[in-house]
Amino acid sequence: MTDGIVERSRPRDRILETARDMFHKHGIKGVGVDAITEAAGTNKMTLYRHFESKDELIVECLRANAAKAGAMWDAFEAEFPGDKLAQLHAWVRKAAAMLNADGRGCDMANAAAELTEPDHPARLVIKELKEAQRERLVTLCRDAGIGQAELLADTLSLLLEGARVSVQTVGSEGPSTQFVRMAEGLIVSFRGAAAG
Amino acid sequence: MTDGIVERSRPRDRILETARDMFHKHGIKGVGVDAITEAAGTNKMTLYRHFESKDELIVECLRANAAKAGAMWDAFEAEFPGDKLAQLHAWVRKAAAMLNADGRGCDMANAAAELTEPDHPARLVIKELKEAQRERLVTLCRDAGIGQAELLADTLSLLLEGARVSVQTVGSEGPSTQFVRMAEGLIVSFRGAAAG
DNA sequence: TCTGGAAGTTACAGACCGGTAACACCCTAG
DNA sequence: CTAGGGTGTTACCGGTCTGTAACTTCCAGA
Repeated sequence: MTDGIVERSRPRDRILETARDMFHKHGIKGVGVDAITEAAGTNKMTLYRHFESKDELIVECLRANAAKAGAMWDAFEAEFPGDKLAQLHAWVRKAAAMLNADGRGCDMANAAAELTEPDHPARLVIKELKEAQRERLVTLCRDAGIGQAELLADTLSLLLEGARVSVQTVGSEGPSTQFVRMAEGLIVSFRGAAAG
Repeated sequence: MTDGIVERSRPRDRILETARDMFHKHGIKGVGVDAITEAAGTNKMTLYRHFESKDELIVECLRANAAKAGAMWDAFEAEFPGDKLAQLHAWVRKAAAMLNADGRGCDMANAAAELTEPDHPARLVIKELKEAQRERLVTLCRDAGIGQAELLADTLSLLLEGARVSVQTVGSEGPSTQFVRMAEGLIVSFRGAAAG
């Protein structure tokens, strides 16, 4: 009922969008292809004409998620053109806002928790996409004039990733409440040591 | 094959231990009760004589995990009696060691990612156990003479939780390599501000 | 030795899963 | 108008899942 993204568009797009939403809410193994196609207002045969398997659909959903995240980064650049430090702070604020938005963590991390087969196709793209995001955050930190850019970027990554799972386990009143405070504090602290 | 904890002990214990191991390795929805009982050298009927459902078995496994974690804390106290700061550093070292031990993250976090039904019995105990662990870490920080004990404890929690999911997504060569460095640095930094 | 309960065995129910086959439909491009 | 490709429909396959019933076997304690 709550899953009903059935706007009229091409079936493939509806399936992809619906699957993204349902995987996010109910987990990957918690959603069957029948449920997806029904919520997408189509049927199983059409799904299998566009995706060769559920695994491929999963991969496409992860890629679509990453594309959306990438668009967010572009929005920061558009909002604060050239001001990398402002973009970094915007990233922190956005991350914090998404933390409290819904109690589900990062789709890639959740997928990695569910899909334990070491050679599952999704594991490859998760690693690939996470590494790309890491690279992007490192670059942003470096361009913001921070000396130990990798260290700050990785620390911010860990904090955010941790905050996401914390929200998922104990809710938004737990340790995740400290995310913004710590992230901002770290940025300031690393800025101070920038000359080094 | 790799799952074969069939030492001769009472069936209930074997089932619990085997289930813990298999849930950890393959995820909860990735393991059926048949597979558990077979690996435990028993059968499904015996499982259902000791646990009223798979969900209850899951809950018991989570509690057993928490008990093992609690024993680890006791070991710190035994190793460094009264020296809370040494215990805190031991906690960091132990956490780091476990990070690289296996590529699977925290069982509770993984369970929370898999079991999305908001009223699933496991979600209650996950929250309860995580909150207990948080309390314990806060107490340890406070007893170690750290002023902003809650802030440090929560930050360390987020870092560890994040490191665990990072290992699960990009492997042990990713941002998680910075965990010890950041954790130790934070402890030193908070110690310095202890007088405040 | 006898007995009672725990454990093992086999079979099954009912539901759901991913994936496929065969066929009818509809809408648009020519 | 017509041809053809994308789509919808129905039914099905083989497998797996949680959970149960009915029965046998085993073993420890009295």
